[in-house]
Amino acid sequence: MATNLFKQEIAEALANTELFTKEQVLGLMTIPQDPQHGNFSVPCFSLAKTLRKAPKIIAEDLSKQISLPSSVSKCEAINGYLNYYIDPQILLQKILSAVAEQGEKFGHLPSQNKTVIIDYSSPNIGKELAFHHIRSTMIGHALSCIYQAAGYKVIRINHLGDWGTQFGKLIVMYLRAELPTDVESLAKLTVKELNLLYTQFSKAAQKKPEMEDEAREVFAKLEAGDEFYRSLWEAFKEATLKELRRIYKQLGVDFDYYTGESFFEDLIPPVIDELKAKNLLEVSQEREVVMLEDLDLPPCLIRKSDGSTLYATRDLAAAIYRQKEYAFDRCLYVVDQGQALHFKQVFAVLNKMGYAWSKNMVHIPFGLILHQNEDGKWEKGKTRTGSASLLRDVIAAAQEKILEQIQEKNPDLPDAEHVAMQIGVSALTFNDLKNRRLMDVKFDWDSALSFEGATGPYLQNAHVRLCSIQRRAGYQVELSQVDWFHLTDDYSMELVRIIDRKSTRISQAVEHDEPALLAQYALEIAEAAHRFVHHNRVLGSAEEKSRLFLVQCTQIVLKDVLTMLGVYPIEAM
RNA sequence: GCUCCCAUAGCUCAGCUGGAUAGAGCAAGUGCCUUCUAAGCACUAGGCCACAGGUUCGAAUCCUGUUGGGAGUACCA
Repeated sequence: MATNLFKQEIAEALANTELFTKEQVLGLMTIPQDPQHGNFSVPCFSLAKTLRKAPKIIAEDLSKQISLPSSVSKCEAINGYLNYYIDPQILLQKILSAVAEQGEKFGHLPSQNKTVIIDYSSPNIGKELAFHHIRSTMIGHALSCIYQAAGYKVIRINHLGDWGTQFGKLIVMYLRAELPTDVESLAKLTVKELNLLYTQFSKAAQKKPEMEDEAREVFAKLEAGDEFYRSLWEAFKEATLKELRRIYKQLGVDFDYYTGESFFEDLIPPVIDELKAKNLLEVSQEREVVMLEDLDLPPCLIRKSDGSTLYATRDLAAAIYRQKEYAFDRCLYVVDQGQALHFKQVFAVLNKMGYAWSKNMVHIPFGLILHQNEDGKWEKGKTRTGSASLLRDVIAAAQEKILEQIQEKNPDLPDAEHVAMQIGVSALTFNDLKNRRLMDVKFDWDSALSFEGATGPYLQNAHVRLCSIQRRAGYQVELSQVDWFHLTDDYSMELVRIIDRKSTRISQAVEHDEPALLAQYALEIAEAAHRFVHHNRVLGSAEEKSRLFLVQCTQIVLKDVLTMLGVYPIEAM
């Protein structure tokens, strides 16, 4: 980050006045939002009291006294601020030569020697991915890329919901429907059919509540090792994974491990023993629980009255396993905010067990996907009642709509279907990431499939235009061929100022575990790039080489940022 | 009841660790394609930053309270 060098120089020069220490200046210094106010700015208000003078006067006096580092072309006092203007050519040279040297790694942070586990997506086996699953999946994916760029070792885990009472329900309904249970039929199962069984179960259980008990019994047997139930469970799992892998491939998402809840089955008894040994386990209302009254939390349920385990039990086992296996420095759970209490309880139990590392476990909550009902009110969609849209349907619809637009705008585009998928998926992904994750996402088909303005396609189009210019140029510009003076116009300078913020934005995104900060940054780059390309003719101009160089640099930066966000950096559309 | 989240233009949202005239997109109105992708650019219009206090030289931003909306709250995940 070139910015730091300039900051240091300015701070040192200001510290010579002995009114500030270098550290104070660095703390006060900001980057003005309006370029008119220079590259760096030091507010002098804090000196008003000690010097008993108006900030405006102080700034004016200072601007006359101080010596300027060679990189600063001028320093002006305006409204109590000391505004520093960096020599444009030095600024350009420092920033763009760094991009040219470091390529896509420009703005990445040095290795932190830390391991972070990110647990995301984590859908339930036997159910289709609903549209809302895109949230955990893409927020988690973006975070894992961002952490990587910030110098962390990242372990991506898909903690599949492949265990629990739900399988009791599925099996009960499967057998009630008298579906075939031979090996070949089981191998042909699809998620679609399984999903249907869920819906049927919910409906049937409303009339016959005893089915719920039946499901619990079946799961208890499955957990106890019943072979027949086990074979059904395995078939259900395989059928679901097949479809999951297909969708993850479209989304461009990958995991290091698919360790579902069932993986921890054998690790649960030792955890329960450990809880007993540490005198944390109590029996209350026939259930085994860990009381958390001292923390003003409801008890954490460890084992149901029929002896089977719960979500929390498996999360405890998983956490302990992960710490042992990966010695993580941080473990993120990208799960909707509705489960905040659950994670508070799990982390609290781990803490009571004496695991100091429980403080490194973080729940990364996010808002819901809301659907509009007939009265125009936004409410939570439910897979069970079928009011939620399926992710694959939304992707397909987006792809289809984009394909229409391609046929209209660029009928000769090769591989149009694939590109349409990449644009459609990116549009959905970006729509999900562009706002702060805790905000609820109001989903309706019209706005989800509208691709104007601040959308995925807008970003991709900026990248495409930068690629197109390079393609037509047919050559690469080297650093030595650039005349910095040719890039001192407002559009170029604005673009470079934005490029320089990459590392700051990455660290901010990590600090807040907030992909939206990077998403907004992507918009800033794309906006400035569109403006630059529109106003500054590259090929055939007197400034061709220098401008082409800026195009190259911008494209590299934009590509990396888009990739981190899960937006496909396509080269033609 | 208790806990957490949200409140900024007609709609959907940005606004970094407090700083200079509060910004986008959509919707409305108007220009710009014989020149690198118009999925774009330029412009007009649109605001009591929910309300009330407090901290501060300075608050959309921090603190407290109020109101409105959402989520969660022991044998689902």
